[in-house]
Amino acid sequence: MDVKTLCLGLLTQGAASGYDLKKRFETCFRSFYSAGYGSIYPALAYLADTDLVTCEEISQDGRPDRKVYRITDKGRNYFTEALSNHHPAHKMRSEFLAMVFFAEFIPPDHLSKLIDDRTTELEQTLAQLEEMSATLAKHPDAGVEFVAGFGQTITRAALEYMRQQRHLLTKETSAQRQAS
Amino acid sequence: MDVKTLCLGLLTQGAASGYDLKKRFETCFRSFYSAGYGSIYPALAYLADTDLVTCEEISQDGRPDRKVYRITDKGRNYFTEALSNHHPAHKMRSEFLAMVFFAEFIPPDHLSKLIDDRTTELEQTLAQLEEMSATLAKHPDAGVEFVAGFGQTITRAALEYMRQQRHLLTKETSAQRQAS
DNA sequence: AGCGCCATGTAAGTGGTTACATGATTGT
DNA sequence: ACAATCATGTAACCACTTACATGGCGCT
Repeated sequence: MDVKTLCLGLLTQGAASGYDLKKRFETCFRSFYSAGYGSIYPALAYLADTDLVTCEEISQDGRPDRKVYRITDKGRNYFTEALSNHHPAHKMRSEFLAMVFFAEFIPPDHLSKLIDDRTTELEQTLAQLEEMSATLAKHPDAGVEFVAGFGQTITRAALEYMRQQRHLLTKETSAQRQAS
Repeated sequence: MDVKTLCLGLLTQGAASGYDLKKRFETCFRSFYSAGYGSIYPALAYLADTDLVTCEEISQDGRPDRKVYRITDKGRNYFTEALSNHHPAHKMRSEFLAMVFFAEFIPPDHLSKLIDDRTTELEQTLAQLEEMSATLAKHPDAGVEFVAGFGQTITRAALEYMRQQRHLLTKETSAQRQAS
């Protein structure tokens, strides 16, 4: 499941520009997939080339032209076909966990910062997922609901674990505890 | 944090061959990182070239030669340096969640299979993590313990959510419920 | 004055996957 | 007999990332 296919999928939920799609990736897929412009724009160009989407150029005053992409019937068929045959992989590379695995090689203050930063990221992800769940009341969709709920469950579990178990990594001396 | 650096890190825990390292990846890193021979062997060749590891060839009867790699002082320094400066990224691409997001486009029986397969994978991961925690009693290490615990927490949360919320996706008819 | 948002793209580079190539040993 | 395990590697390919290129608008 490459960015091409996912763009096609997102376009089943309504027409969008490359810029819009990036935002949809960031909101809808934030907890499990990411894509940059460098993969989205070429993907859209390819999809338009193969008639899976159409492209409408809209000139705006004072802004660059907007290219709005719409999925075609061919595209919708292709997407359904792709989903029906594909066997998903779960590829994850958490450099955060990889580093923590080797915690004894990391200076304590740097390690603390890593944990704080990751915690903040998780909090932001959670906030975004909750927002997504809130808007679901208007546009109910079982798949989206499942995924949003899944993200929230996992993210909450991760946050709770980090808060409760961080002491395993940052064994403060009593002097440090008094200073803080 | 590429495979090169992670190989170097694993070698801080003891000498190993490429084959051994793959196994360590599969056990220690299973829940958050993966690497195949196609990246491990070239990584080791590079590390040996740059004197971050040494390589000892051991001929065995009836088996291919074994190449045992050991980290050097230079390697250890390099690794510590790398960890101290690196800011980790959390890159995850779950094709499973991406597909489920578009559940309405997937035939019900295929969808059920996806969920079952993912559940099995999670169960296997959990079993492996519990095994890892068990062996930790002998070789205590704060980082490893934190990561193993983290994996278990997340994996359990994921399994529980999948069991409780799968009905959102597979709305069985009463006929299907009676048949099963 | 400067930052962030809107908006699109390309080119070079990176890093990892997949398929191929080889082959004995051990267990079922 | 057949599968799994042990054991190493290469070459072609692929998908994505990063850096670059451009530029006006609106807010503070």
